[in-house]
Amino acid sequence: MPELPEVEVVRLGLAQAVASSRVVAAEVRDPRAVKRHVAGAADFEARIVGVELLEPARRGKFLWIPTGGGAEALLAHLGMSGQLLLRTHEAPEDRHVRVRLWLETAHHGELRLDFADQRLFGSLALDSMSDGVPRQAAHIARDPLDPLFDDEAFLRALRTRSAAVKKLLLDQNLISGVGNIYADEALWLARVHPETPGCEVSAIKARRLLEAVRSVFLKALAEGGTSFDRLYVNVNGESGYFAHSLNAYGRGGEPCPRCGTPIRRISFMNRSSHFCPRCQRR
DNA sequence: CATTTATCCTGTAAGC
DNA sequence: TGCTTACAGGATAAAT
Repeated sequence: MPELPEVEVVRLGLAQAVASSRVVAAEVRDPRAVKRHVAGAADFEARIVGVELLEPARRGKFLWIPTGGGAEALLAHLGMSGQLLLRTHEAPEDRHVRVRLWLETAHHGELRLDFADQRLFGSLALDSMSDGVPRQAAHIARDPLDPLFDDEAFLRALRTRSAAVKKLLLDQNLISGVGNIYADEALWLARVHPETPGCEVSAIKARRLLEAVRSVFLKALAEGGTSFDRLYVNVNGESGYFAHSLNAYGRGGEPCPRCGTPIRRISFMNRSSHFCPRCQRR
């Protein structure tokens, strides 16, 4: 499931080939894959053809490629299972390709940029830019790897809210890029129970938690992201290795790597939470 | 204003 | 073997 590290791996993979390329043709095979493009699939196809693509950018889990003059961008959210794949013209067909763009690149010849998405929670769109960010990502907070991320504002939000700390971690308006996997991992690392109310997390633990999010992100990034199956892959269709480094997520019943107590799996906010009942007291 | 709920999807795996 | 059901869960609109 693509969270910040996975989306960043995709962005890095696109950067080389896509910057200064031109879209020469477009095919939307399933209009649901452009549901973020409010004017519809036909409009997307018509307007994306001919545009020049610049350097890919990211905020949280939103990825975009500014176009031409920079007033607009090709926006992508990968949702649960979205993939952006760079393929040569002769390369075999990948499964679940919903949108295909043909690119004329500066240094890599002609390439296909395929948006594949099994579950269709992801979407592409052509969006207008506002203050350097596509409008659809304007409400998203900076992510903790962004040099301009405001630590104090995030810590203040934690301090003043009664909602569960995990819920706050997943709130993209407060801190972006964190999804279920990295939330569980960061909470485990910082020894914070996921259901602790934000205002009851001590100042020291709150700072430790923010550092844990950063450290988990950086480690995952170095390992090419997390994938359990073929749902998350880089632009070449390859899986990352971070799944081997997970301490809590998906390890219900297995011993905590720190203390040996079985990791507990509970249902929380309609998703699963994994934590060590001994290391992470409420 | 904050918080909760429903909706969108399909492949995989478990249960009968 | 074949059918049904539960599950994975990010973003967002609507409801409370």
